[in-house]
This record gives sequence, C-alpha cells and structure tokens, in this order.
Amino acid sequence: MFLVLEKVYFCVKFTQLKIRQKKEGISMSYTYQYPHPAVATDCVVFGFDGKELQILLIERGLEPFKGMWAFPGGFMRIQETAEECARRELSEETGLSIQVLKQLGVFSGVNRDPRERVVSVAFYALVCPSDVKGGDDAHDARWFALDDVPQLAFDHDFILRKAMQQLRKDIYFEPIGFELLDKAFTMSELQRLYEAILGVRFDRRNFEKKMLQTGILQPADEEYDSVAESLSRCNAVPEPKRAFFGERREMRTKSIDALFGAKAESPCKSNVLADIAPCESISSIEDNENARRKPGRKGRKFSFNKDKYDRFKQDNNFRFEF
Amino acid sequence: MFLVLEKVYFCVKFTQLKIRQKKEGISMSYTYQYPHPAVATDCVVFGFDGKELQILLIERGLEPFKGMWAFPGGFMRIQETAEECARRELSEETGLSIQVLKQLGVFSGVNRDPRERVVSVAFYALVCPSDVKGGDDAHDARWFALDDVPQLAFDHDFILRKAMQQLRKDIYFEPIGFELLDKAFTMSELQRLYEAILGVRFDRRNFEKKMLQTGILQPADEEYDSVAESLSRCNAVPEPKRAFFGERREMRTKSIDALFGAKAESPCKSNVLADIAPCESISSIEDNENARRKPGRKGRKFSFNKDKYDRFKQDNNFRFEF
DNA sequence: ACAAAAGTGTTTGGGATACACCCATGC
DNA sequence: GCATGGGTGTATCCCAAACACTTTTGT
Repeated sequence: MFLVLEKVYFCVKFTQLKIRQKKEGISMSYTYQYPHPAVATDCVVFGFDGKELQILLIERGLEPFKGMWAFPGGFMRIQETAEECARRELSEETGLSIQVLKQLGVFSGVNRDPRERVVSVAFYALVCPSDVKGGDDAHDARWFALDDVPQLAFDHDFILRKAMQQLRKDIYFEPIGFELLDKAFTMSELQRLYEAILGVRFDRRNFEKKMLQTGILQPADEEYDSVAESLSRCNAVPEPKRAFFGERREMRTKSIDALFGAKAESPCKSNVLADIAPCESISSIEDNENARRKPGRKGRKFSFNKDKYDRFKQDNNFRFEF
Repeated sequence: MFLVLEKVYFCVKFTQLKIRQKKEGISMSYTYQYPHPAVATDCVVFGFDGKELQILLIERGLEPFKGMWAFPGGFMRIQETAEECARRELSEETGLSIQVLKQLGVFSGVNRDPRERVVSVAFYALVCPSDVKGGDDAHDARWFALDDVPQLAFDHDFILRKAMQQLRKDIYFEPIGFELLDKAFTMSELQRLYEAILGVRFDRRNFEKKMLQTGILQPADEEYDSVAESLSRCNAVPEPKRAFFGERREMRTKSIDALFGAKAESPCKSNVLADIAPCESISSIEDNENARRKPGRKGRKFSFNKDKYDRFKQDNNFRFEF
C-alpha cells in the first residue's frame, strides 16, 4: 500500500519536474537530486576457429579512443536490464544474437571513461563459427586471435583478463563447447578448444576417455554406428560393477585440471594477456608425440547430448564431473 | 591529447549547466541528456559463530520495505568506485571495516526498487567473530543464522542465494577460513565452517589429514610443540618420496568436494534458501560416529600461515589444492 | 611416397574413502 | 560416571597418469 503511494508520488514529482524543464527550455531533460553515473554494458565475445580462441572487437568510430578497438557494448536504457542491454548492443553492433551471456562483473573505476562517470557491466558470450558468419559482415567488427589482440580502449584490457580468468573458472563447473563448436565436431577439435581455454596440453587418449565418460557426448548422426560402438566401449568399462550415476561414489566431483595428463603451455603472447599464466605452471613443454596443432585428417564426429549438457549447465550446484 | 581536451570540454559544459540551473532556481541539480539509473551497492556479510554460518542484516527504517530486513548498502557517490561505496556503507551502517570484498554481480531488474530505477552491485564479505564485536552495537543491525533468515527487502532473497552459490564456488579456488575464524581455532571449528558453507559432512580424520597437507595451517603459538609434531607427522608421509611442492604431480589440483569423505546434509531450512541444494545430493544422513555438532571439549589450536594463505588467494590461476 | 593425425589399451602408483577404539573433559 | 567430542592409523579400491605402435588420409 505504502509502496504504491510512494511510487505514485515519485512519478508525479518527476512529471512536474519535466514539465517545468520544458517551459524553461532546458534541452537535457533528465534531472536528479543526486548525481547518477551512466550505466553501460560491454561484452567479451569468444569464438573458436578450430585452432585458436578468438574474441570479437569493434573499431571505435568516435571519441574517446577513436580508432582503437573495444568490446561491443553501449549505454543501458532505462527500461532494460543490463543483460538485455548487452544482448541488444551486441545485435546492433555485430548482428549476432546470442542466447547465453554470463556476467563478469562491474567495472566502476571513476575515470574509466573520459566523458562522464560510466559504470560498466561486463558480460562474456560464447558463439560458434556458424553463428559468426552472419555477424562477420558487420563493418568495423573483427575477430582477433587471443595472441593478436591489440591495445584496447577504456579499461577493456583489464576486462579481457577478467573474462579469461572467469572462463577458466567456469569450465570447472560447466561443460563448455556446445556454444563454441559446430554441431558435429571431432574429438581433436574439442580437445584443442579445451587446450586453448585452459592453456594446457592434454594427452589425447586420456582426454577422449574422460570426455566420453561424462556422457555428454554422442556420436554425430552421419556415422552413428561406428562411434556408438566406441562410446559403448568407453561407457561399458565401469558398468559391470555399477551404473554410472547409480551410486554415491560416482556423484563425486573430480576437477578438470589435473585431468587428461595436462601439460602447460607458455602464457599468451599478446601483451594484453601476457600476465595470465597457463593453468599449470610447468615451464618445460616437450613437443613429443602428444603435440598436435594442425587440424589435418578428418576424424570421427561427435555432438553434444543437449539434454545432459543443459542439465549440467543449469544446475549451479553441479561441479563438473570429468 | 584529445582525451584531455574532451574531458575539459565536458567539465566546462557541465559547470555552465549547473550555473544556469542555479540561476533558474532548480533544486534538483544533476541533469543528463539521457535517463540514468541510480547505482547502489549491497553487501552480504557472512560470519561464523563456530557452529553456523550467519549473515548480517539491517532493519529498514524507511520506505520502501520499512521494517523488513535487508543487506547493508546504499547509493554510490559519483567519486567512488562500487567497492569503495560498499565499504563505506558497511562502515556507516554496521561499524565494520572489512578488508576483503568480493563482487557477486549486478542486479539490474527494472522494478527492483519502487522509488526509481536502481542498479545494484552486490558484494560479499567474510568477517570473523572478533571483528563482529565492534559492529554489534550498531542499532538495527543483527546477525541471523542462515536457517533463520526472514523474508528480505527488495530482491535481496535472490542476492543471498547468489551469494551462497558464489561462496561455494569460490571455496574451490581459494582457502576460506582466515577471515571467518579467530586467529587460533581448532580443527573442528574449521571443519564445521567448511561443512556449514558446503552443506556437507566430512569424515573427521580425512578432513584433518587433507587440511594439514595443504600446508596453509600452522600450530597456534601457545601449544607449538605438540602441534608441530603432529604437523610434521602429516607432512612427513609423502616426503620420503618427494617434496610436497617439488614435483609436477604435486601441482595437480584436486577438488574439495568429494573431499574428506563428504556426507551431504539436508538443504537449508530457511524459506529463502530452501532451493539451494547441498553440494552432494545424497539423501540419507546416518548420524554415526562422524556426526559432531556441539563444540565441546577444547582441542588443539591451529592458525593460518598468512603467507601461504595469501599467496593462494591472490593467484587467480591457482585452483585450490586440497 | 611421405608427413601428419587418428585410432586404440594397459599398467601403475597416489590418494580418496571407509572405518574403530581409547582417552580427556565437561556436565 | 556418563556422554560427548578429541586424538590417532590403516587397508582398499579407484582413477589419473604415463605411455607406443599401427592405420588412415591429405598433399
């Protein structure tokens, strides 16, 4: 009751104010008793070209930072949430329409924008190559490999670092890949994606074994038979003793990192990201038989089991069970 | 160069505007071309009384939501960052001065505040009982056990749920406890803290073993000798083969959860948190010899090795090595 | 033809798990 | 004295880690 009254009261007061302003011919028309910062959103869009992790940047056409590269984003409207704003700006500036946005946090440095006080809400998004095609022709927008990222406008360097860190953290609690890969993909592609995100190298055989054990993968339709066989082989191993999700011990969570016999790569070569260490700080990388960089001969295709994948994503209490 | 010029330009323009406003006798003195939301902060303060996780709430003295409980917080000033704001409000409202604040995220629902559009940046903080004493006499501020949290003002229920989830996630990447416990604490207290946060039960012996292995604990000064012996016993086991941090395999990260032979508890009893499941969804809890709730007889005291603890905290790439 | 990836199993050691009895203290 | 929690060690089993050769395909 009180709430409603108060709301009405404020509305009336606000309208009166605007009328008075109009009479007096003031053009800037939104007035507050206390200073309000502007609120903007920025969006770090990650893509994956099958080899390297990439991000989408926009070349700024206006001051400040004209000519520099920045994340797509813009000012929040008064009737939209921060997430809606980010989605709208992304669509306006790059043509991408993205389902999943994850909040990175607020960047509220007092001088981060020379024009006025701007508080920015940053998000990150994952998009897959096939989506990219549509957005690619948006002028001024370009994909950069993580190693080639130039100096960015505003505090976007800082935001990018946060985004990488966050992505690496999130990958422990959620499967990642569905958003970044085409519908059907090879095990190598998936592995390269994980390696790109975490900055480590995995043992091929251990990676495949683990990935299949999670149950989120299924054979891509075309070659159903042979892959199904491979899956069943992998799933069958523990089954004689107990069902995969059947018993308590199976609910246990293992972490990804140590996973797959990881070997660390050297840190990112881009200046911007230079201080982000790889996940494991092992310095020596032997390029032995595990080294594999060039996507070459085509392998068997897999796809995600959307149901399981989504269930893993949704449940925040689920810790990724590699 | 351009940046500076532009900044000056805007400053001048803004001053002109304010002068004009003063002449015309307008009392609300901050005017913008586009509507700006207000920006506020809210802070979820966690405490631990040795038994239960608690949060600090403020009774609202003003509309909206007068008489309801809410997190300490308030509107951001134009010359402070969100974090500074949260720290200031916390100090003003509760007398607490807190070192570590972690950002939870932005809550930007369009109607979350009936007065005007308010975008809130939420933080969480961990405070230890000895700090609490000072803040306790702030009137209108009270500690609530997590199970007794009443319906909260605004969207603070939602924020609280996020805070719990975040805390549970963070505990995987950072040690937690230093901020929440007194300088010296018993192993049981530490265990109860972890159990309270994660909503699981641990095996006493396994918990102690693991905790000591991390190396972040040291005997509290009083009883140095006997505890040092116990520590060396625990640390000595792997040492004959290799130093604890010496080799690659030791850098591996293990996750906490499965840890210690965890047994899940039933979810929180508070309505607000009812839908937060415990970390592991095991329904049956046998209160066997592992059950221990009441802090009773005094045990050996430990304290954190601040150096190691801080190093673990700082390095975002470090994944908690239990 | 040659180079580069894909496909495929097994062994082993470390560590998580599970578990029980005695002792000290507080009530 | 009784109940509650503190203190302590070990056996097992599972899973991560390490590892190599053959086959396929693209150039």
